[in-house]
Amino acid sequence: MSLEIKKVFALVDCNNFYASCERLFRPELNGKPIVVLSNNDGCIVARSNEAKALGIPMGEPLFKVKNLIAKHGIHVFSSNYALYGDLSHRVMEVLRQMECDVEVYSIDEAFLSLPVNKTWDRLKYVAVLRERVRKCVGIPVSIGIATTKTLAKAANRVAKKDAAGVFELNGTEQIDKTLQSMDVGDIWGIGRRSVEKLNRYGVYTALDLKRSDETLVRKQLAVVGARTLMELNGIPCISLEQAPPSPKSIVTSRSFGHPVTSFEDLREAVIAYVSRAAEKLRGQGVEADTVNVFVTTGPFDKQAQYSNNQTISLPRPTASTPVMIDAAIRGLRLIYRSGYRYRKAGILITGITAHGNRQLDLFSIGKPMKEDTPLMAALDKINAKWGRGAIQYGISEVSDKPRSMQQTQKSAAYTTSWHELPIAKAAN
DNA sequence: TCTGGGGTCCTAGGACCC
DNA sequence: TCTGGGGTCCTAGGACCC
Repeated sequence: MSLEIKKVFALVDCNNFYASCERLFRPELNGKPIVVLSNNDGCIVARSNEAKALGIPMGEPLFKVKNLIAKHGIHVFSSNYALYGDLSHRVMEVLRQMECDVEVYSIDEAFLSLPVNKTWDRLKYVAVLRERVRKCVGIPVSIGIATTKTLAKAANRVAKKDAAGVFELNGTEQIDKTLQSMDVGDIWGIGRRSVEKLNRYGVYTALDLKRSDETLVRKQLAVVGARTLMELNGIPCISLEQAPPSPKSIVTSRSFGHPVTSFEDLREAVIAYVSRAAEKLRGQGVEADTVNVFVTTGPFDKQAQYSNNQTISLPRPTASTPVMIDAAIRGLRLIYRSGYRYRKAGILITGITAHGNRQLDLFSIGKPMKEDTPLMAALDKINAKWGRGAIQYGISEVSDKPRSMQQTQKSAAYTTSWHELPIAKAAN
């Protein structure tokens, strides 16, 4: 009996996404090497093909490749997440208009579920889709098709190298040929540690892994690895998730542009992070009852190292900014030690539940809940209209404060700010 | 001088309970 | 001195992803 397959997966992946976003408004940079930096202009997080060809590694600290950048005149951009988020949204909208099931997997990737139908040309369909994204949004994408998500990822790698930008992995022979040409570490879900372990057992290529003994894989890589093994063999273990569940945790943290030593500066940073996280909670319509605050010195600093964190449980779930700020500051007081040069601080919010699903506590029964929901709603509305940080809690963020971010190469908010809209001129 | 940020899942081990 | 067996919950840490 053969397993009848009714659906296949397609993975749509934006090519060099952040770099493509920057180029969209600077078309003269097409064909030129460009890179995009992380927050604080710290690391390289995206590269155009030309920059990759010049040997700029992913995740490399900027200062290590300064010479290479100067030598080849590589264009450098600070990250502009508002722009990338907006363009991502536009790409996903085009996909949704194509009447197939869509799972938005990350800012630049989406899985689709396509029906298997002999009278229907899947490759042609995704080629049309690809062209539509290019025409409507201007972002180039590659699309890989296969019977499992893991194989669709592999198919996408091939699509990326092909001018057509679309590729389907179909049939044992073709699958094996493709997997043989891939390092095992190129497989989705196989990271550096797993590669080390697998190499010890003579597993080097993706095909080696596909043909590995399940007992061995399960022992070395546990259930996650066993799942990957099955997916490589065409047995789907990871399904399409159309409705993303509400987040289980929300982290807001930043490295400081310069070391921070005083409690006041740390407090100011933590207030800003909590405010942002609480806003996210409200945006998702959820509440949380646990706030963890953490601080750390820089791992690359020569000075004494210190890092610590403190969890504060709230009496009941909330999304109120002042309640959460109060908790975070209490936590910060417990872990702050003077005499250290802090490089990073952040907060982690957990215990997230849907608004209205809250467990009543013994002391609030029968008493009206004192809430500042209307205040928070007003706050969010004003900040949405006038820009993030238009109204804040006791913060004075000015550019010469130590924690302000370094962003020296930032492009304009072309699509999300009225003030920075690009001007189009029509010649007649 | 300069080394990102935000997530998920899994596992092991400790505390605690009956 | 001898100290079971089964279970839950929580946390920290590892590994991975984009």
